[in-house]
Parts: sequence; C-alpha cells; structure tokens
Amino acid sequence: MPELPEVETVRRGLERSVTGRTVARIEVCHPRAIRRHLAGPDDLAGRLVGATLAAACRRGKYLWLPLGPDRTEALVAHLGMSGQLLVCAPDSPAEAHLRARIGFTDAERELRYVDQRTFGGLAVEPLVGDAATAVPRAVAHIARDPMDPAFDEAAFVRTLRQRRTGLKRALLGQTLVSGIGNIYADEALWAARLHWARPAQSMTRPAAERLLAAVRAVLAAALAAGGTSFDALYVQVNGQSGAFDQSLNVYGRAGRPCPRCATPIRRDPFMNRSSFSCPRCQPRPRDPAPPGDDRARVAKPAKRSAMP
DNA sequence: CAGTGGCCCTGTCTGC
DNA sequence: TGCAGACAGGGCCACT
Repeated sequence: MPELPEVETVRRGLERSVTGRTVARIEVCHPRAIRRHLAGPDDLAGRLVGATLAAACRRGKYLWLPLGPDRTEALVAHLGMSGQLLVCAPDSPAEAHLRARIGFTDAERELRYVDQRTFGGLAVEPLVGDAATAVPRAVAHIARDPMDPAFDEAAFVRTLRQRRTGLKRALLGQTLVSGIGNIYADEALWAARLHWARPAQSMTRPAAERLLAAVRAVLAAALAAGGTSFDALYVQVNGQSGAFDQSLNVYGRAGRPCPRCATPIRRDPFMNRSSFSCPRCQPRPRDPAPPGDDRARVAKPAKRSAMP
C-alpha cells in the first residue's frame, strides 16, 4: 500500500509531469472518491477547470497541488490503502477501478485517480496559514512528518513522553508525527528494540530519540528503495511495498526468525489489525497496564509532594 | 479534552 | 468446487 515513501515518489512524479498544466475538464466516475469535497462534483469541477496545477506538495501521506494563479486553493489527494495517481495518454484504456480523470488543455496527458477500495479520494480545499507554509484545511491539524526539514525533534520527544498511551498508537496517530503507517511503525520499533505496547510515558529522553532515529532510518531506506522503480511518465504506486518488502525485518513475518536473534517473530492483534515484533529483542513492558488504565503507577509521584 | 474503538471498502486468501 | 469468514489499514468520528 502507498506509504510515505511511495507518496513522496508520486509527488516527485507529479511535480515533473503535471505541474504547469492547466485543467480543461474533470470526470468523476465514482462519487465516493470525492466524498471529502462536500460541495459536490459540480463545485469541484468549477474550482478546478481553468486552474493551473502550480506545484506538488506533501505532508505525511497527503498530497496537494496548489491551484494557480491565485494559490488560495489546492487539489488535495489521499491515496488511502489502494489509491493510485496515474499520468497517462487520454486514450489509454480505463483501469478497472478508475474513479476520476482530469484532462488538460494541451490534451497530451491525463491525470487519473484509480482506487480499488476508495479509502482515499480527491477534494479541492482552501489553503490556510501563512503563504510560505500554507497547507490545505485537511492537513492543517496533522503534525509534520519526520522527513520535513522543519520537523521539531525536541517537541516530538517532549510530547511523546507526555502521552498516556502505547508507543505504536502514538506513532500511528497523526498529531505527534505524520506519515507512519502500520508497516513502518513495526519496523521502527523493531530497529529501536521497543515493544509496541510500551507506555509512552515510560520512555526516557534518549529512548525517544532512538525511536525517532529508527523511524527516520526506516523511512529513508524505503524511499531509496521505492524511488528505484519510478518512471517519469507513468506515476506508479504498486499494490505492494515494492523493492522494500525484501528489506522488512518483522512486518508480515510471523513465525519466521528474527534477523537479529533468530527467535520466531510473533503477531499480536492490535486495533483490529496486526502488530509484529520479536519477543526477545522487544520484550513486553514489565508493567503492561491495559490501554486506558491509570498510569499513575508508572509516573510514581513523590510522596507528600507539594504539587496539588 | 485526550484517549479509545468501531467503521468504511473490496479483493484475496484460507479453511471447511 | 463453493462458500463463508478473516484480513489488509488510514483516517474520521462518536463515545468515555
């Protein structure tokens, strides 16, 4: 599925192949694909037709193309689990799950949104914030991703240690850090030798820094692997993780040996999905308080504290 | 208000 | 062979 490295690969492809083009028409083939555009397909077309795709931007797994010349709005895309943005010849055969197609005034190419499960979709949204850092409304409330030069490491470490939840849940939520999915969360936790259920509050500063370094290393390695299959004209997002799946150490490898210590990898149910970890490298926390449990024990408040 | 869990969607795979 | 059910999972939203 498209993860941050794949989305970045798509962004680079769009930057090269559709920025500067002017929209001539949009055809919505499946209404669910534009459900986030609340004003409906006619409004979407009205805002898009005649606009120039001025740039290609990304935060986490969100992509957006600011609309020129005003740049007060942007075409926002989220690929969900199975979304693809394809740039192809307008007369090439329709894909089985083609949801929307955008034609340009030069008619040389067409931008298509293809999505089997339609968890993702397209919308036109206002850009909010200062001009230099403007992001679409849907993106405004999520944290920067770890590949962002302006990502605030100190804030990540501080905020993580205040969270009253498990590490993996904190990584997957979008308010602390964005762009991390189930695969990269498991891989980063394995690399940092941390259990997915470890209370975030129990993390020391150095441990939190190690976790962030692991996240960055995993994302960077995946981006390097994902970038290799890129074609300038055909912006492709594979249904699989591409070359990087050969580099996975724990994800999807239940029962197979840990690359570090050969202990069989275990799979745990987690939020109606799965969590993969090495029982030996990533031992369960000593006090595995159930989610939502009172963490006062972990915090160990001093006796007779003067605090209220 | 931060944390939690259910739901959306469809194709693929497994097991009976 | 056919069918039912599990599974994949990011983000939203209604709860506590």
